[in-house]
Amino acid sequence: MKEVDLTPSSYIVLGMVSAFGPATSYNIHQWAERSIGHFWPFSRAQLYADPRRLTEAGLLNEEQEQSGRRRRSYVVTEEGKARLTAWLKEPTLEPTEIRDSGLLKLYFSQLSTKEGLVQLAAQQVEAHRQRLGTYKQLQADLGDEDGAAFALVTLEMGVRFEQMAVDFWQEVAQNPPV
Amino acid sequence: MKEVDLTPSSYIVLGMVSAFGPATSYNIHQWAERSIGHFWPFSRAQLYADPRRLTEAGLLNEEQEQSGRRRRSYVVTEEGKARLTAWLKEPTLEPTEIRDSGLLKLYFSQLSTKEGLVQLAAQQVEAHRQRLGTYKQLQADLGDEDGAAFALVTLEMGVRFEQMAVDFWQEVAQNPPV
DNA sequence: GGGTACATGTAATCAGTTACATGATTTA
DNA sequence: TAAATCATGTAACTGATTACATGTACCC
Repeated sequence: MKEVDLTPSSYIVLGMVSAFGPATSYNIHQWAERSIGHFWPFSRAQLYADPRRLTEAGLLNEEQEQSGRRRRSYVVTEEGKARLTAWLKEPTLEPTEIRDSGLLKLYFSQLSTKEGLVQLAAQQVEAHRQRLGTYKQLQADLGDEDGAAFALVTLEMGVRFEQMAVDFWQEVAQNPPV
Repeated sequence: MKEVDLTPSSYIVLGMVSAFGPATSYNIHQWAERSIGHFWPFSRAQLYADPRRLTEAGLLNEEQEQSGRRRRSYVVTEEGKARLTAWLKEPTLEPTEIRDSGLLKLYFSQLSTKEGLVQLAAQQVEAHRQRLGTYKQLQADLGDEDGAAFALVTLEMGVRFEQMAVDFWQEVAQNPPV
């Protein structure tokens, strides 16, 4: 069995199945959407391709219903679990990416007008505020549940980021460069 | 001339050429690498594909040297400039993406050990600290140059993010969940 | 029993990366 | 003048998205 390279989405699939038990692609999609998908979204179709690849690589086992919807359910194999924990242990080399169209626009705002920039900043304030609200709601919802500790810390990073972004854009709006 | 959809990297190309004048793909790559590429990296090869597409769409004009390296240089057309300023003005709908393998690992750390998590957090502190240093150096370097105002604000966001990340991971290391 | 939302999957396409290949310039 | 580095480009691959297609369950 040769070691295939795993992409981030592969690890998400592997992780979700390992953490929450047997799952269909649809399940994984729903779980991801309400958690790390807020930071790192990817399409549902990807969650059909990845499990297939992982199954071929021997990291998941697939089981298809014989009747009804004939849906495919995945469970992690020993090797899959080993691969996942190895990843968790190994140092994280890839730097964080912050993909933000607003920031791109800010960088190129020398080609815009002062009013345009102020408007951009105001919109960004609003957008990040809204996101902050969503996250705080999520925090409140998760607070009840058992075993949500890790989801909550992860979410905390999101809250801090959004708070920082709100402050940042507010300052840009109030004090646009040049 | 039909309106092609533009990807973020297209706007970067369009923006760089508009802001800094005629450029080869290589030029664009270098500029991008030292600025927004810190947040949103993409491969050099992409910067060969994009200008070609933009040229076909009438947003750039290409000019190839007749001797020596026969390199292709691009300038923005009126239509390209119009397209760019339209983008700068329109509201930014896409939410910010924070792609961070460390965060993924944090989320799945229930599958790891407490020691593993503390180690992860410590490594992340170190990585973000280093990045923070890089950004501060860049700030100092840019401080001298004229017309760096917009690059500086953009960078400021990076500084704040890294500072936030350092604090966050430090707290995780000191007080890991469960 | 007809509509609406939920659930499941595939095919076609395209963006984006890696790897390869090579020419030009500088420097030891 | 050989080595190293800078510069330029393309081809092949694959990751990832959009669009399509359809089935099942619920609810009015």
